Amino acid sequence: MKLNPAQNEAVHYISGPCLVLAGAGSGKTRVIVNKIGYLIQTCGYKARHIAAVTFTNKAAREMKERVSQSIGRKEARGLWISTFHTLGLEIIKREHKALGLKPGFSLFDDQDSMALLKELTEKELQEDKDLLRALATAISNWKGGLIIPDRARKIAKGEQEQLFALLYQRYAQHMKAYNALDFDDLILLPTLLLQFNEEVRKRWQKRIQYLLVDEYQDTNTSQYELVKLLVGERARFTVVGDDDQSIYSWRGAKPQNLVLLGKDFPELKLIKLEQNYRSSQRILHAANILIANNPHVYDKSLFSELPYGEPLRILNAANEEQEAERVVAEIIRHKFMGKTNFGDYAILYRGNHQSRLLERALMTNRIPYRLSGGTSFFARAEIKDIMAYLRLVVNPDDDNAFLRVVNLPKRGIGPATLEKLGNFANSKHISMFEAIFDAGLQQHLAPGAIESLFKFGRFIVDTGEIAERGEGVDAIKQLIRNINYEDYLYESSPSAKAAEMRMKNISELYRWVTEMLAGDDLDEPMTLPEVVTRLTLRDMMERNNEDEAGDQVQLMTLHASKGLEFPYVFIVGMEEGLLPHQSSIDEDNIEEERRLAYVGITRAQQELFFVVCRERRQFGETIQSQVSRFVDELPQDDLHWDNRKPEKKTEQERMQTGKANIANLRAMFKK
DNA sequence: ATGTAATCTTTTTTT
DNA sequence: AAGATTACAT
Repeated sequence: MKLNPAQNEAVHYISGPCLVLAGAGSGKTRVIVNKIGYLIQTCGYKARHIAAVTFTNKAAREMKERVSQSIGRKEARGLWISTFHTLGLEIIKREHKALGLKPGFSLFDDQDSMALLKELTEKELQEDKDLLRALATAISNWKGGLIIPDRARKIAKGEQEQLFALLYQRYAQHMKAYNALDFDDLILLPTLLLQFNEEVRKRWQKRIQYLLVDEYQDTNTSQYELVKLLVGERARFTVVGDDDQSIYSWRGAKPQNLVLLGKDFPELKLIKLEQNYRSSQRILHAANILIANNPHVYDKSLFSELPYGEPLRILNAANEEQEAERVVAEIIRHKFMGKTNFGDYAILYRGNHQSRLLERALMTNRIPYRLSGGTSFFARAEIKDIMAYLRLVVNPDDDNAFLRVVNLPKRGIGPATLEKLGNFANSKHISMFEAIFDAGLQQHLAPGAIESLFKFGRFIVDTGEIAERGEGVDAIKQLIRNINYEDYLYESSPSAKAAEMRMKNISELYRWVTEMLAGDDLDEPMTLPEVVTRLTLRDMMERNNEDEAGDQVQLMTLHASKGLEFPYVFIVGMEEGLLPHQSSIDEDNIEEERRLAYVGITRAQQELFFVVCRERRQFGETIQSQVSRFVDELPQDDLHWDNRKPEKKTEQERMQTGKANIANLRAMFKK
């Protein structure tokens, strides 16, 4: 397929900063992929001087793959195609000295950070989970806004904010002591470093000569700052974005960055991609009408040359159980009529909890499905255990990892010992691991306890030495064997079957680590510390999910659906309070909810279904629900309502699905 | 240690 | 209301 004029222009404009406003389905990835090829093959850029940044590992992976296919593996070698966070990690790794970090620092995931915060705030916040969450968000916002603790303390208003700023400062100090970073640090640290260290900045500007940014509307303040610092005065970059698909402002994304870009770079070239190659005209028309209710800085009008297509259908259901059954029945019917595959269908929803009933209905009807999101592989206890061991081996100062594994399996190191060890470490301002080898510890602990700790410490050091010799595979193999993890699993699991499952997960993890240590034709070999941080970024997990995608109905949140497309799409729970979510209604922020609906609608290629419930249970109470205002905003001529009268058809439908017949009969007899 | 009973929490989106 | 977590009795 040839590029259209706008795409063509976007690919070939390289003499200055370039903003590509890419509507949904307008082929933006194609543009980026082609542009990278053009830069290398025609303009003489070296692959290693080009960086392309995305927001998800999946997108990065896909882009890497497509570039490789387009220009060949060899030519693509050395390209920097990664997420913002991975790029940040790369910079930190190479500049860790300038940042005052020891090599082998740990990467804390959300749970680790929360655990630390909880510990730090026992006095101030006690056990208030909401407050803790609020604190974590506040810290994340500060970091995303490039505000360091000192500054946060100066600008904090009100009692609570002042307290949060103080805790932010304390948190940062502890992270430093642990030699640990959190997700936000991966952006914040490189940005600060490049800001204040001219030499480092120059070096990176030389290294990255052309920068491409995907989903630019999702950048937050520090990410945009990082972009500016990387491109420097020469401003050779292309950013691709769509303000109508900005759905992450709640985590600090600033779609206004699209506007700021024009102010910061007056010579900015603006190119709009307005032809949609994905959806039927009817679907696109509906999406356009809906999103026209939002204010716009840049006007764009998407059009499609595909057929007009089927009407958008609205399915009614009495409650959420029927909603799920209705969707499943429709998929079965539709698949039978159209000879389609299960993989052609996607069911999208606002909140993760909505997946439960859908899953149940799919399962009872033997329909294969795949759920993206949900409980991650890395949330499993056994994976967290081994990961904690690896983190500790790589960075013994990581107290979180230490506490998780020090007595797992049981080594006779109980809570009392650990408390004393912790107090001692605190008083000397050293990590717990370091404290084990401190001579002063003898005054505080019994010889037996010290002996156990010492043995554990030696073991971690020894394993670390094996890894450092470059025998990472041996290190992990011996680790799992030496701690008798398999035995531990069989002892601690509720059944042998569960233990078997867990051990299989461990094997899976082992396989990934080994693969990453060895490298493949797309990725360089890594060292063990690199592997550990990468796995914490969930790189591997998403890669794995891709491989498994068979002929399955896709279930995911609207947020997770961004960037994907499906022939047939169901959006369930099209109700006030759910699709414009109640909290967004309360906060008067329905524009973002409208964009979310817009994202969902524009995922559909051929047919689109909405499902509406008349009532829904919430905290055990049944509440009446109303049709989402977004349905009212759609072009009514393009809608087709099924079951105009829900009550009457509802019983008929129950009969049809063969469910609840007995319940109905019983109800009749009672009357 | 293991299974059952009592109690608690949950429903916004995630790199 | 249901699922998850904790407590308690065995």
